[in-house]
Amino acid sequence: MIQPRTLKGFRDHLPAQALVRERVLDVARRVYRSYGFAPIDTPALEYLEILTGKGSEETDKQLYRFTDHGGREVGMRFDLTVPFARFAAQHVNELGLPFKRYHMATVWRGENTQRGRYREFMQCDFDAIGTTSPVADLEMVLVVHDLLVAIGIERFKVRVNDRRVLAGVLGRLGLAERATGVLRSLDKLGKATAEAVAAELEGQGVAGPAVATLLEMVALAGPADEVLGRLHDMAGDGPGTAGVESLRGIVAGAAAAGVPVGRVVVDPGIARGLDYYTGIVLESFLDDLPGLGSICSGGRYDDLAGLYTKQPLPGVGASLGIDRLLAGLEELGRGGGPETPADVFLAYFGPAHLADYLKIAAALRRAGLAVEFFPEARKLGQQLKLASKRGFPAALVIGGDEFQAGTAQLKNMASQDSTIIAWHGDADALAAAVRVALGRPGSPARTSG
RNA sequence: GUGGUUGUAGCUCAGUUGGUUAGAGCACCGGUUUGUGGUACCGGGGGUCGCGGGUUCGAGUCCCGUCAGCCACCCCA
Repeated sequence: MIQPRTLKGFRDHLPAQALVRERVLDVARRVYRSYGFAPIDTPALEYLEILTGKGSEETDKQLYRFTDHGGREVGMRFDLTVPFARFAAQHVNELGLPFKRYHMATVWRGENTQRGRYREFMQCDFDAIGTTSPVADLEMVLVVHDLLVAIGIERFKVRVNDRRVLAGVLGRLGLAERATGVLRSLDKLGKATAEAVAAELEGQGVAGPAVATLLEMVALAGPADEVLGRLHDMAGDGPGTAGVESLRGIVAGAAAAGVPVGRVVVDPGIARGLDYYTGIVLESFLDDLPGLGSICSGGRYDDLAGLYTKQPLPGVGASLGIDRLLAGLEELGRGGGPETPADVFLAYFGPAHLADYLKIAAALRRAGLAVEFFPEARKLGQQLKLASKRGFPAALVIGGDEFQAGTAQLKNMASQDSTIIAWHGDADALAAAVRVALGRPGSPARTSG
């Protein structure tokens, strides 16, 4: 016997989790589309040269790579941004600019695992390229906000900052050359203590007063107006000011779009390790699980596809880490749920009325209800027990007695109540009555979005 | 990748200073006169103690390796 097992960092998804997962994906799809982002897809495998050298040296190490049957050097995508850059360079002429796309797909990274960190996971990216408009920046924030709200999360924060502000401050401190290292150290503040970060900065050769200024900057918190005012003072004139003004626009725009005050927070501590960001950067955290890390991050970049085309493609985008979010929801006790996607369990009493059951099931489906018709004529008690375990909201019991009387028994599995429906052989009438009983009157919902 | 920690039935765990056929609760299957579920009672299936070596008369219990989970570093979703 071969032992059934899965690779480190790779997982199976059982129905209860897979249903939550698909629900979140549906929500993300709906929200992205509601802003006009169009779906795209790209291959899981790319030529190795497409993937290497684009990310950091770190991603090169984590890359799953091999030689295919045709002797080609290939790699599995480790994010959706690099394939999108290739895609954009290859298809700009067909796409037209600006172009907004979303892409929800699996990516692979051969790094060490941890809760919420896997070797195979899914990202839900959305980007707008070919525009430097502040509106595009604002939309990113709005999408992230709408997305988390639509998923059903109330307690979260979208933290925004602007690389130009950081650059301005670093420039005044004479640290422009060492920006990457300094930002990386500052990025640790959430986890490490201020003392540790200060020590690390000094280790990099940053002077004491500069360290103090940096720590003061990243510790800024409170009303956006005050934070931005202080940042303005610290960043001085030039690009730093542009960054501050841009953030001011984000805060004002979010308010205008109806985002509750306090949901979008200006946080000078958000730096993002990735060094290709040039403008706004954003991360989002669950209030109840700050240690989980950012579940949706992104920012603005000057040029997406410089490695693949001469045409400059500035853009702004972000990515929802659905697997990390799901790990968080589960930890918050929101991972459980029904194990079936169906609305109605139709019990089976035997072949005598098989044709009738099939008609009834078909009518229910026409009415927009998902039905599981049990394929075995087991004892009714067993069937109901299974239906209950699976989390069906309702069960339809129609045996010899019911067919005789022209009725049906609709059981509410949660409350154990049952109602008798008279249908007299009219399956569509029965389906309509079931719809009403399940609290979904009217015509079947049209599937859109 | 580095360091630490854990690994006994589907799940949560017990398993005495290494010693006869490895236990419990929940879950699962069946039954309590054959059309009604989450409660009660009865019965049942299921574990080569992650895997592989080693020490020993004898290892779930000690040692090494390996695989996997978790935590920290790193990086990030």
